[in-house]
Amino acid sequence: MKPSSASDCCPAPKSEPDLRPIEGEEADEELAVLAKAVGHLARVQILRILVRRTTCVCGDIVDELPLAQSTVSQHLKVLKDAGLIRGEVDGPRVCYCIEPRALRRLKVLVAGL
Amino acid sequence: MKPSSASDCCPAPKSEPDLRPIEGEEADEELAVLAKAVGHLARVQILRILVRRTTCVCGDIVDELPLAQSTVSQHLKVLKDAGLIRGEVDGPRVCYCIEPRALRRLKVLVAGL
DNA sequence: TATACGTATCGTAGTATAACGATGAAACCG
DNA sequence: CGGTTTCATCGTTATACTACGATACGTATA
Repeated sequence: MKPSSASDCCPAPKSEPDLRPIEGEEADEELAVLAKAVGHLARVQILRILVRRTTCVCGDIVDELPLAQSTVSQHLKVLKDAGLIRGEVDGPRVCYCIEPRALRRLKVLVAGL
Repeated sequence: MKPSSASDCCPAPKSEPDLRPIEGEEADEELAVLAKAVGHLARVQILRILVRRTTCVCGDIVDELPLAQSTVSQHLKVLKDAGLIRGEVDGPRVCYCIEPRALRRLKVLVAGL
């Protein structure tokens, strides 16, 4: 097992202000996309796993869920397409981590309701 | 047009503390259900309409969306099933309003990510 | 180079969602 | 009573989602 350059892919939270509007058609669409991505138990659990560990998680996500590898991979893709997570290739494996900016955006949009 | 007893169905925010856990299997499931309900543009827009007006909205929701009446009715049902809104029958129409408790719950769960 | 490992992608089947028009049911108005 | 308004439900069609096994692909290790 390699040390893995996991620390590379998890960006520091970087609290640069988010200037995007919190209302309007575009914000609505954004919220819908983000919420839809979160709208599945498996994906909520994946997010929880990634949030809990500040470091990146390589693949062991599959072991924590009662789902086939291909299914988990699909859920990861959904989250990635929504921008909520990022996957960094690290040798033979892939390291996933939260995209803090998107998660913060989701929180802001929901809080704005 | 009747005065409508709209004020009856919109409960005061009532900030009684929410003792439900913010994590764990049950919370995850709850978040998934709520997020799924929000995960559609039309439903986000409906929520926005209901939040904006503190008073209940009787049916004019259909006029504000570019969707057929039956489609809007379905979306309302989804939101109602998720517990996010409530529909009070008021004579021939139905008054919809936010269920503050559920909305607050959603905010707490998302913020807890 | 061959083998093993970790993931992604493909193909598929079953189920759910979204949209609409048409129809129904309940409450009001004439 | 008969018609109108308001909303829900039904039936249908098209599309999307979820899950799985099988397979392909890239990277390390023997």
